[in-house]
Amino acid sequence: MSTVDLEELLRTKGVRPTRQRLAVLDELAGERDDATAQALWQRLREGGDQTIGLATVYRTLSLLHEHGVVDALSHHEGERCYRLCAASGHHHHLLCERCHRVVEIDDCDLGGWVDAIADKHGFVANEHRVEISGLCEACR
Amino acid sequence: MSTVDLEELLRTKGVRPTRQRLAVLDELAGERDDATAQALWQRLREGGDQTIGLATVYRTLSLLHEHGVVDALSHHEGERCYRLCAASGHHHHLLCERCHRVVEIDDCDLGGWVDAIADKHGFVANEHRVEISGLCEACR
DNA sequence: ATCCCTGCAAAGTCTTTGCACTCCC
DNA sequence: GGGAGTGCAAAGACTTTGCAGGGAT
Repeated sequence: MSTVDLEELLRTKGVRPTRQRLAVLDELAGERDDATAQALWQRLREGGDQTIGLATVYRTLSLLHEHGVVDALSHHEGERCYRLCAASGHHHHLLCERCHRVVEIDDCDLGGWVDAIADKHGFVANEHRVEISGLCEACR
Repeated sequence: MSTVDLEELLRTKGVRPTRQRLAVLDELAGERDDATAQALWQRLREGGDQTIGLATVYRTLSLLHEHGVVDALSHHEGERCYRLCAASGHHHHLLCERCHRVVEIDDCDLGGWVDAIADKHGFVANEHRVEISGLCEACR
């Protein structure tokens, strides 16, 4: 995704595309997997000549997540991971336990199953999260 | 579950049943839903006449989780929740978004679906986690 | 006597907040 | 000009660690 596209992305979501926000988003777009605020900040500091505050990275990620621009995962207990997902709608993730690669699952046809299970326990399902972990092609 | 049973439970798992560990487990057994280390500690402090350290509660929960005695959930970002589940094997959870009630789903017949999805992406699935949130009977 | 366990306090991590300054609409 | 955004440092929340005292075997 080009920087221009990223800027457009933010505009459409109603987020003002500042230099810092674009930098964070750009860095996230370059990530194959998910990244933490700390990691992104460090990379931005090292890589670019720009001075960006850690707090800004946190604020930005939180904001982007709020506006549905990035996904938040929570495997590593105790620290939040973010990811710029290709799929914008409902989807799940496959995690490689060895190389920590993350692959998206776009085709979720679990709706029926989820509703049935929920109903069986007297619940009305609103959303569901599925995470499958194992070994990816390269690691198995 | 009686205290005697809890003691037996720890023994079978190879965990020495100390006074503090039993207290934590007992408190957890009395919880309808999941609880954090902080919450359990506070309740133990208030309720019992015993002096128990916060660090001990953390250490105990971590140990119990390691030995498969309790489950760890991770809804509330940034803080770990534990739960003494009735089902000892593979199972999932239904969460009420309003009253935060947690109900166990014992019958997980997703194995085939999971394997198929994983295979489709070149993965070998090892485990999977499913969490369904919505409204429970009382709240909907 | 030895090894495991515990309480307390200190230290560590990750994250948020307060505040003055800066940068666009 | 004025509100939104930012950097820095301080504060906060949760968890882990170090260490000396206690208990159980």
